Amino acid sequence: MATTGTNTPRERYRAQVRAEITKRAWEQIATAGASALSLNAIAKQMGMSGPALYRYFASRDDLITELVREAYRSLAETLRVAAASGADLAGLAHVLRDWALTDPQRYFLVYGTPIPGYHAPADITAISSEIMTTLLDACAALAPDSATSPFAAYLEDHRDWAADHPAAPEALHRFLTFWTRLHGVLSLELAGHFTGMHLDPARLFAAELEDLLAPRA
Amino acid sequence: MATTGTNTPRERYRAQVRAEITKRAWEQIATAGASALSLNAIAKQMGMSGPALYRYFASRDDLITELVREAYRSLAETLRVAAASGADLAGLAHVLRDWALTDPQRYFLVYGTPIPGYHAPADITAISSEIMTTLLDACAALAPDSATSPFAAYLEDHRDWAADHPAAPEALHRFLTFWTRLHGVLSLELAGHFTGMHLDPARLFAAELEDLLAPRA
DNA sequence: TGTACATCAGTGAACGCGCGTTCACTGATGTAC
DNA sequence: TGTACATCAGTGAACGCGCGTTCACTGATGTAC
Repeated sequence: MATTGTNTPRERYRAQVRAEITKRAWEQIATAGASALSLNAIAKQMGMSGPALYRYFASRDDLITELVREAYRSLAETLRVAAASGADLAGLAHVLRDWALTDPQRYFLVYGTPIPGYHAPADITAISSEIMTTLLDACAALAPDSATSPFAAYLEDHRDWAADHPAAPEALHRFLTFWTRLHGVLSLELAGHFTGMHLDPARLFAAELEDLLAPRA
Repeated sequence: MATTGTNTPRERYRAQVRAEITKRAWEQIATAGASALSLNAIAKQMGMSGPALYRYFASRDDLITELVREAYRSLAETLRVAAASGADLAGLAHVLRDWALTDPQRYFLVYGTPIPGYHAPADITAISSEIMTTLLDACAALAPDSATSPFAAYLEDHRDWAADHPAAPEALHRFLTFWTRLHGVLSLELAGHFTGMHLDPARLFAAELEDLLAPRA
């Protein structure tokens, strides 16, 4: 832990106001998207003048970065807690889906259309790889496949991103398909591409998950 | 064909200017994203005054709608042409990928984070279903699976979206997995989520495609 | 072929807006003796 | 416990900006007789 938790009244107050700012920011993002985020609008909502927010965030970009960080942290923590209480890969999949449905714009802030020119700071990529690790653990815990796919063999030679993880090549492969397939269903669902098709996205998600867990020849 | 092709000099000129406007708009979107689109900026680039553009588009939203339409039309046409010249499902997959890589922001305009509050007009959903039909055709042309999956059975009861298509339930299922899986890989690739992982997204795409085409038990 | 009129592309000024951000300031809260 | 000082949250005015959009207009292009 960093020097976060000092507890003078002033610091508690600061933390509280910061929290309210981000809360309002999330509301704004949920209704109008990330590009519509406005410091002045948030200040007005809180009954403060615009410049007051500069006591709490150095700039608009700073606020956005904090929101991105919160989103990553929230997902990482949610998955971590679920895994710690015994959820397997299928369990994590549903946790992921629930997390995404709770706040679609939050999901899109992490996995959606990138904001051109925006680069996440290093600590965020660290949280991102924590998420990956949790999922990789769950993949590695599954019964291993009998054969090694050609792509898994390729991954074995390009596992820099999982260099410090003991997962077998097949588990790496499974992690990638888990990630991309569920994201595929989820993002199209959240973007509304299934509306009007009269099919239940939850069932498609479930079908994909089942296929993912079925052992391969 | 509608009354598009009248050919008075004035109409040709109008079409030409409209085309240049959308061309500049695409450039702007490619570098700064859709939310940064500005009529005034486009006018300045063209050496015109801002209000001049209102001769060609009723509003900014009108321009965006036209861009969305162009994107859908481009993809629909690209797939249609490929299918007409004999591409099978695997071929269409690569056509799709190439189309996406050509202009990531164009892909995201169609399949990325939705613009909150924006609703596409009816003619766009028509083009969207033309895309689906092309892909569905290719799915139906594959050798049928031996068994019917539970999800395919479910789809058979909820095929409103493909009511006028003779595809077998398994083909519907295949179409959906084709769409969501390839979108999953593509959108994460285009959003840069594989950068730093030192793996070639093309191989992941190829592996997913191969799995998609392999017959099921 | 020439003239009278209608059409229409583009201009420049203007409106109102909300944005991010800076700055000098007031007033309340906390700290040190 | 009381006083002197430092810290810091929040204000209001101001800056400059670019946005979408309207309006009355000029001037060129096309049309009708």
